[in-house]
Amino acid sequence: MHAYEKIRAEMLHRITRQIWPAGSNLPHEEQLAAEFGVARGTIRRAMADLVQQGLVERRRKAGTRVTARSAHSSTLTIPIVRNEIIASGAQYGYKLLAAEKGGSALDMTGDFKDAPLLHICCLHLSDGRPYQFEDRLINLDAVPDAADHDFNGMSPNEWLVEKVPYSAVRTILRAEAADSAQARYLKIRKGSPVFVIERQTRLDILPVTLVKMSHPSDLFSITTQTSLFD
Amino acid sequence: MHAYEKIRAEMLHRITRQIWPAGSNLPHEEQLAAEFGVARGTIRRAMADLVQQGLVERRRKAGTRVTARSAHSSTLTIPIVRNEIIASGAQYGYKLLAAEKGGSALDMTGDFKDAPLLHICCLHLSDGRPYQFEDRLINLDAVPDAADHDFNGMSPNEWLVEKVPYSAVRTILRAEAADSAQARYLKIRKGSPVFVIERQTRLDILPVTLVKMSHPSDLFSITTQTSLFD
DNA sequence: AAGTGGTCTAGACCACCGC
DNA sequence: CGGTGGTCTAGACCACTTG
Repeated sequence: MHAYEKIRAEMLHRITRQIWPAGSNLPHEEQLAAEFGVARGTIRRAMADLVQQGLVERRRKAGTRVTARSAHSSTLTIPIVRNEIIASGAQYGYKLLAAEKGGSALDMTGDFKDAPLLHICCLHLSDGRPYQFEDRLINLDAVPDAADHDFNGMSPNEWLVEKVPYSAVRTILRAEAADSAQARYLKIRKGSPVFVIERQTRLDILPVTLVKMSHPSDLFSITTQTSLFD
Repeated sequence: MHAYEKIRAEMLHRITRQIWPAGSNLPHEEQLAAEFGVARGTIRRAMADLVQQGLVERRRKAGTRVTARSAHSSTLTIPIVRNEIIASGAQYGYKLLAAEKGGSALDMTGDFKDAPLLHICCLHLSDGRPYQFEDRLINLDAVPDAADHDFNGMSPNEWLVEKVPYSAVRTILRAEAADSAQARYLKIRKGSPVFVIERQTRLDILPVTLVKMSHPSDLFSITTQTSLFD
C-alpha cells in the first residue's frame, strides 16, 4: 500500500470517527506533511480523493474543512441495454418499430424544434419479454449518416454510441404510469408503473439525440454501491 | 486558465472529434509533455480528469487508450428531503407516524436480522402534500442514542446525517405500484406509480440504517447534468 | 526484459480570499 | 496584507504488464 493510501485511510478514520468532526478545520498541508513524514505533494494526493468524495471542502486561506453532510452522492452507471440483458444471463432481442423523418411529442424543451429530425421507436427484449421501449429523436444536422442507416439490424443506441461523440449529457430518472403506447409495447396494463430514463446529449451546443427509455417496473432497477476506499 | 486545463481541453477536443478515435492509443506522457512544452506532471494532471470521466483508460506498459463507450456514467446526488423541498420554494412539513422497537418486513437482505432495531415511519410534505413516505430501520448497536431520541421534532434522516458516520452506501432506485400503506400515506390510489429510493449505510461492516423512501411519481424525479469541462 | 504509467520529493511561485 | 491551497517543475525511482 502506498504512502498516500495509508494517509488517506488515516484521515478517513479521523473523519468517520469524528476525531475531526464535521465543520472543523484540518491542519495545514505542511503540518500534515510533517506529521506523516512525507512531502506536501503526497498529502495533496491523499486529500484529492477526500475532496472528490465530498468528505472535505478546501478553500484558499480558509483551509480544509470536514463537510457537514447534507446529501448522498453516488456515481450511477447506465449500461447499454444489450450488454445489461446479456450480463443478466438472458437472451437479448431487438425489434425496430418505426423510423421516420420528422418530430414527435418527445421534445418538451424545444431544443430540437428547428432541426431536421429522425424519429425512431424500437423495443429491446430479455428472453423474449419486453424490457425496454426506446423512443428517440436524432438531430440529422449532428448525425447526417443516420438518415440513410438501416436500424433493423442494430439498435440506434449502439450505433450512436459507437459513432457519435458528445460533450454533455442530461439524464432524468422518474416513475410514470404507462400510457397506451408503453403499455402496448411493453405488454403491461395501462397505468401500471414504468421506470423511465430520459437522456439528451449534446456536442458543444448542438443537440445530438434525445431518448426516452421505458422499462416495466418489475424488470428494472438501478443499484449503486459506494465504498469510501478499500 | 491554467496549463493543465488548456491541455485537457485540447485532449478532449481530439477525443470528441475523433482525431484520437475510440480504441486508439495516445502518445506517451513524455511525448505529450514535449509537445505541449510542460513537465510530465502537468500532463498527468490533465489526464487525471479524463480518466475520472471515463474517457480514457490507462495501463502500465499498454499505454493510454481512448475508451470505447459502452455505458453512460453520471454522478447522482440525492439531497436531504427537507432541503430539496425548501429549495423548490415550497413549505416543508414533517409528521412522525410510528417509532417502535423491533424489526419489519423491510430487511430483505437479512443484514439486520440479529441486531436490536428501531423501526420508524414518517412522512415529509411539500406545501402540505405528501412528498415522501420514509420507512426506516436503525441498528441500535450502531446508533444506541437513537433508542431514547424523540423523532417528533426532527426527522431521522436529518438526525442521522448529522450524528452518524458511515463508510459505505448501497442505493437502489426503482418504480413500484403503490401498496396500501404507500397509497394511504401518500394520498394516491393503490397501484399508481411511486418512485422508490432504498438506501443502506454501513460503518465498516456494521449495518447502520436501512431506509425506503417512496415518492408520488408526479412530484418526484432525479436530474443529473454532466458537462465534460467548460 | 523493457517500456509504460504511478508514486514521491523538494522546491518555487502563484492566486484566491478571509481577516 | 498574509496565509492557505493550487500549479508547476525536474528528477528519481518503483511496479505493473505486455510482448
